[in-house]
Amino acid sequence: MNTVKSEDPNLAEPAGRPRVRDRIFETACELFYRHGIRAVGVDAIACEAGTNKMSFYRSFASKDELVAEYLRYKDRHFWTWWDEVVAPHVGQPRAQVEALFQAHVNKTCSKESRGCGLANAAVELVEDEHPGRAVVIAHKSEIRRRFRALAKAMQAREPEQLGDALMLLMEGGYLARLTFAKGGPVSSALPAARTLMDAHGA
Amino acid sequence: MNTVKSEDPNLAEPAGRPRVRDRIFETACELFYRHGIRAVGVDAIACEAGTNKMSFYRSFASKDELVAEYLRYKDRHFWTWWDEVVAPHVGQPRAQVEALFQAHVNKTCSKESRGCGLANAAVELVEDEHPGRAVVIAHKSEIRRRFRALAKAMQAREPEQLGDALMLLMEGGYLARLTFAKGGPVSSALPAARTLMDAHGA
DNA sequence: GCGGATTGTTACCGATCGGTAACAGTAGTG
DNA sequence: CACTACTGTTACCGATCGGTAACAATCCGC
Repeated sequence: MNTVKSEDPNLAEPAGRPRVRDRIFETACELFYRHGIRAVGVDAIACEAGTNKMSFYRSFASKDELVAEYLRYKDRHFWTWWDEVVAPHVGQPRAQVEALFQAHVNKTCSKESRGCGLANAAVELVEDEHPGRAVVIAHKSEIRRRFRALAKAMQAREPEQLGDALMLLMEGGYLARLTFAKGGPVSSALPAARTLMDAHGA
Repeated sequence: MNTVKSEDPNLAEPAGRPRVRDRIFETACELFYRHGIRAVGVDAIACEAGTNKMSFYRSFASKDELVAEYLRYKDRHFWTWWDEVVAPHVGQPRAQVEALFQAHVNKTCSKESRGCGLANAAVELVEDEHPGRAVVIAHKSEIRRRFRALAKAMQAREPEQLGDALMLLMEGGYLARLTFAKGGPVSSALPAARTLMDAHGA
């Protein structure tokens, strides 16, 4: 994130990186993911970050803005992960999908996992005007777009349907992780993805 | 305030039931589903039900207990729906699954849908000791059990994998509904389920 | 009519929510 | 050194949270 130069379009402190802000943000990301957005107050964030609420509001305009920034961070983090998983199989879309699902299962089955932070935010942030909702919608739309593009790249029959089905499998895994601690249905995501791709002639 | 005499004609419940409790519960169910559990306070529930907080606490021990009862209601409602969808195809497990996914897509694509109330609760209720968590876990476990049983009944190869995959598809649809208003990937759930069952020789 | 049970009403409790004002201390830089 | 930016501290705001006490008004069966 911003360590040297601030790319903030509207006015903000152009230079002089306060370490406090980063500590607060880091703490907030962890607490939001672990306990949920609504369950974590700004006081708890500031306290856990070793500072206080006043310093919080010197770095962030509001809690909603912090939430939006948390979601943007999660979004960037996700695509970094995606690109890294996909990188070893350039030009082999089917292998890319298999690697994605393998990595997805591994990630989702880890003990600290609480599914997808952006999907969880979709449940918690109901108000349409919340600045985080747009981030979530854009994120999930991009997932859909990429899965469909992969399906098309592997020359599957009815690539849109295959792409959507792959997305449903992945999202279902995130949701299932919240109720099944280990050995949940997530483990079947990879073979199911393979089966679907086979059936679509990819 | 509300009318002195209840013009509610349908009142076939066991006689002597306090009408206030039912009104509160009904209101709570709608608000919890529409806006989320944490987003709705007991004051808002009581007010929307045309009564006040004191009457609320005369009918319910706590908000957490009401939430648990809301989830138990959702659970019962879900299995009623499931059994009704499945009923016309007794002895034909594959037709049952297809009917389930067809009905699932219809239900999930409706304008008022906000996915699965129990799955949403899994996101919101993080504390292990919350009385609602057990309801959610039992519900999702039963879904898994039934899908696996259906897969086995249709003599599919690797029925556990097929059952889990079907569950992932359905759960993914619930989650996707929260970000995709209409025309989302949910529409591909039925063909994907068919493809999977075909591939498993069912 | 009466009595008991169910309601409505008001006020209150301590805690926490998101958010702010005012001021004192510290850090770094010229 | 002084000047400035950043941070810590304390107290406070109005609102809302889940939950309760006390009392008045109503309902209903007898």
